[in-house]
Amino acid sequence: MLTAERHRIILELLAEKEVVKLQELVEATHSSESTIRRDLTQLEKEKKLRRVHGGAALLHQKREELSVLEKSTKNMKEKKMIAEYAASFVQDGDCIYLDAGTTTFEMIAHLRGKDIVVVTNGIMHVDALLEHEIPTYLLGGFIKKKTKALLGRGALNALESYSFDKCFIGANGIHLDYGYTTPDPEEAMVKRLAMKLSQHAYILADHSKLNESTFAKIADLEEATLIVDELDEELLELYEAKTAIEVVKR
Amino acid sequence: MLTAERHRIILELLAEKEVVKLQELVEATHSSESTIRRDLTQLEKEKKLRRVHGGAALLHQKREELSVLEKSTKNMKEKKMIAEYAASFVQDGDCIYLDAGTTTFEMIAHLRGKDIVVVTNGIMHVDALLEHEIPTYLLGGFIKKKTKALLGRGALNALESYSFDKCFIGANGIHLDYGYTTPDPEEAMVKRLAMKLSQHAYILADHSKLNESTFAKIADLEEATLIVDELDEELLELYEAKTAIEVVKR
DNA sequence: TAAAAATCAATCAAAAACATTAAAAAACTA
DNA sequence: TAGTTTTTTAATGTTTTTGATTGATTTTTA
Repeated sequence: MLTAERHRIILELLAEKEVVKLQELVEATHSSESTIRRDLTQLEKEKKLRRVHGGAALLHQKREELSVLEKSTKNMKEKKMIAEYAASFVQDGDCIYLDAGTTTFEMIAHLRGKDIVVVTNGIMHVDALLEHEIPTYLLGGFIKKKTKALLGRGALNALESYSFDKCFIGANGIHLDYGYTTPDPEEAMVKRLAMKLSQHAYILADHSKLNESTFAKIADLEEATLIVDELDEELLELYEAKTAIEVVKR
Repeated sequence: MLTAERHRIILELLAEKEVVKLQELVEATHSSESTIRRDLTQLEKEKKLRRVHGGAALLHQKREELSVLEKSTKNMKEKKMIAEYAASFVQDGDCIYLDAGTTTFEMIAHLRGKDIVVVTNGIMHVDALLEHEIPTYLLGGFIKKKTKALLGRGALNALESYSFDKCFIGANGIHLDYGYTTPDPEEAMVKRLAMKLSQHAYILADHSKLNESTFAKIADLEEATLIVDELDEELLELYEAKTAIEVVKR
C-alpha cells in the first residue's frame, strides 16, 4: 500500500472518530505497527493530527484560540499607542462606529467619561464598553467564530439605520495602488458601509501593514485618515500626496 | 480505551451535567477507578475541571463569566430541568429563537450535535452556542447592561427579517387572567415579536412564576406551550383548560 | 458523637505502548 | 542487471499506562 493512501485512510478514520487507536490503523491498512507509528510521527509534524499514547487524535480549534491570542499580542505596544491616539479624536457628543478587532478594542479604555454613543460589530467590545459606562449599540448578524465579529446581511441591514460622526476601522493592508484591504470579503463589506455612513473615517493600522495588500478591498486611500504608529520620511511623502495621515510616534 | 478518548468523554459528560460522580465515569469508560482518578488529576492540572469529593465539577470560571446567572442560582436546579426538557423539543432542521435569560441559556448545553440554526438576543448565549458548534445569529440593538440582552428598535428590526420553527421564551409571570408577563416593556416587545414570527412558541418558567403577574404583557396563555417544572393537580386542570402545558417532573 | 461506608492518595507489578536499531524487502536508477 | 536508495518489518530494551491493594481521610449514617 502506498504511503499517501495510508495517510488518507488515517486522516479519514480520524475525522470520523475523533481519536483512533494504533491497532485499528494497523488493521485498517494491513501494515505493521512501526509503519503506522512512522506515519503518525510524520502527520503530526505536518500538523494534520496530534499523537496520543496509543494512537492519534484530531487537533481542533485550540489553534484558533491561540492564534487570536498570539495576534493580539503581536505589535501590541504599537496597537495600544495607535488606539490611544485615535481615541483623542473622539469628542463629546459624537456618535462613533467601532470596528471589531484588537486595535479598536484598545480604544475603549480611553473613551471613559466621554459623552458619546458607540455602535460596534464586535461582540468582544461590548463588555469593555459597558464596563466604561458607554451607551452601546451592537449590530446584528451572523457571528464569525474566530473574531466574534458580526457580519453578513444582518449586520449590513442594521448598519444602514445608523449614521456616524466618526468611524474607526482596522485594516490588514495599506497600499498606494490598492488602498485599504482586509482578508475577509464579508468584513470588508461591513467596514466599507460603516465608512460610507460616517462624516469622517479613520483607519487604524501599525506600520507592518504598510505597502501590503490582502484579498478584499475596503476603500481607497483618499476616503479615510490613516492613523499609523510610525512611517519613514520617504514613505510619508508618498502617502501624504494621496491621503491624510496621522503618525503617532514623532 | 485511549486516554484522549476518556478525557473527551469526561469533559463532555461534565459539560452536560455540571458535576459527575467518579463511578459514573468508571461505567461510562469501562476503566478502573484508579485510571479515572489519574485522569481527573491531570485534567485538573490542565484547568479543564475542578475535582470534588466523589467526582469532578465544571470550573467556577464559567459561572463567573455569567455574573447575572450567578445571582439567579435561585431555582437553578428547576431551571436546568426545564431547559433540558425544552431542548428535547428541538429537532434537526429547526431554526429556533432563543430568548435572553438564564433558563434558555441552560438549553444550549443540550443542543450540541443537533443540526439547527439559532437566533438569539442574548449576548451571553453567544459564547456557549459557538462553543457547542451551533451556527448562530445575533439580533442587533441597544444593550441592556444588567442582562446583556439586545432590545429596542434595532432588535425589533433585526427580528423582522427572520422566521422561526420554534421559539423559547422566558417569562416572569404566568397568570390565568393576565397571561405571560415580564417586568421590562422593552423585553416584552422583543419576546412578543419573536413569538409572532414562530410556528410554535414555548414559554419556560419554574413553578414560582405561576399565578404571578408583572408589569408588561408578552402574550395570552393560549399563544404558547408552557413548560414548567411542577404543577399540582388542581392548578393543572385550570391551566390545561386554557393552554398546552408540559410538566417536567411527573 | 462514634461507627460504618465511601472516597481518597500512594505504591507496585503486569501489560501495553514506545523509540531505536538493524535487517529485509521494495522501489528506483544507471 | 547490479547497485543504490527508500520503505517496511522485526527485535530490542525503555517508558508509560493500567488495575489492584494498601491504609489514610472524608462523608454519611445511626
